[in-house]
Amino acid sequence: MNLKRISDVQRKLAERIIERPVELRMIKTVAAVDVSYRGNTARAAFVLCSFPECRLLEDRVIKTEVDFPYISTFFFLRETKPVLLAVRDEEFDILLVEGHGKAHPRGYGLASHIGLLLKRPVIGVAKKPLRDYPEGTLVKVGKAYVSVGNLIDLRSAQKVIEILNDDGYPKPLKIADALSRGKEK
DNA sequence: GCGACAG
DNA sequence: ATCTTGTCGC
Repeated sequence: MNLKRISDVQRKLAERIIERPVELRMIKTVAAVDVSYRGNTARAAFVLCSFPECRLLEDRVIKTEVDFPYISTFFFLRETKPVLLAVRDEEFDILLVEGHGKAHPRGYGLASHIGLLLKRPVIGVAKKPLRDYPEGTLVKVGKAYVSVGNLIDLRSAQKVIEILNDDGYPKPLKIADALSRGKEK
């Protein structure tokens, strides 16, 4: 696998990302996905919450084997598969993904990729900023670093994350995180 | 050998 | 992400 070549693909796909304002009053549900690992077995948790109250409406966990190692800025190669399986057939107005969107050296992180594949509004949320991301693509809300995944602009994304904020981090992702790494051997 | 950044 | 208990510091 040639990363140099994949970098070009990322820059190319980044051109297809659409940024547009989203009316908050039109948002009824927000979903979130997070993945944990045990060796090469990934456990991906999907949760659906009402908006803006953020009441848990649905949740589920799937397991699958991953084939790529973790390489910073190429994170999407490892986590796209588990995320897609967890979200399969689910419906939501906005999806929160653990990882960056446009706030990426080539403007195309995991959240961007998921958003492009699903053709749905996606917001990238990470615990740490990446190095050399385009200025103006990242905003911090509490402890969360927020960026555009697809089909939403940074302003709208920021508002959504602020509303879902629970002690520094968006509640849906907290639930998904706990669920993904919950008990079950 | 140098540098080291999402999860 | 995961390995892992108590301990040092604000």
